Amino acid sequence: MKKGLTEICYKFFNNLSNPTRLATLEKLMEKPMSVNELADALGQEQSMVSHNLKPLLQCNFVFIEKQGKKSIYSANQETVGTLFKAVEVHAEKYCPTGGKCLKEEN
Amino acid sequence: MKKGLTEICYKFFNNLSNPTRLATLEKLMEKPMSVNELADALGQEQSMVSHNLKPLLQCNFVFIEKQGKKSIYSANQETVGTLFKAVEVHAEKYCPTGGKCLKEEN
DNA sequence: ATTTCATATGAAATATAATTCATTTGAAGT
DNA sequence: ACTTCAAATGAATTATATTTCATATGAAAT
Repeated sequence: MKKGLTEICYKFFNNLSNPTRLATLEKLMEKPMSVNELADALGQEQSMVSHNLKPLLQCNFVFIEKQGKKSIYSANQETVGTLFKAVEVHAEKYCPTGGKCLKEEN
Repeated sequence: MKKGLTEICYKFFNNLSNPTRLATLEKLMEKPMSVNELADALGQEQSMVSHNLKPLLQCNFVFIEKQGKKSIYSANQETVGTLFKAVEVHAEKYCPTGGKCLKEEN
């Protein structure tokens, strides 16, 4: 394993370990959206979406393109797609009950 | 994207977004170890290592094999290798300065 | 059955992160 | 210049997660 990767991993996974940010990425994987469109789609407040977009942008999990007053965000399909796929593969093989292994009772 | 994946992603990434657990995985990727060996290798207390191994085990990021008094833990090479590799690839392409984009000042 | 070694657990204390609400910035139109 | 719309920011509150320390469990040896 490459030196220093653990720190980068921490920053990255930390970034991804948040329901709002994951839901944001999920939406943006479908199509690019403005902040307010995202807020609508997620049923969240604009400021919250903004706050959560910031770290995603910083790590280049999303990209931004300004159009007049609007900021159009899009997902980094390559990275996000790869990571989500890896989780899906793992879940199918190691959590065959569909997440039963993730419940509190264990 | 598969339905319900966001929740699983959350649990998984949450699990991985911890320096102790990442360092643990890094060590276990090298070779299987007992809890005390891990604690030594990491310079952490045994109870802390135990606490952190629990969620890793629950998500099958690590496996356990009991040998007498000892618990030998090993990494899920497939999953952990894939995820770390994905981060490495992303970092090389999108964080060419080696994490400068991850600093606070931005 | 008692002692020792290895690990796991519980609960309190501490540290971190997320959310909300009020406010600010900035771009574009009037 | 003023108003409006869109997004970003700051700071306080609230919620979560981590760490520590004391203790419990469990296996094996004496």
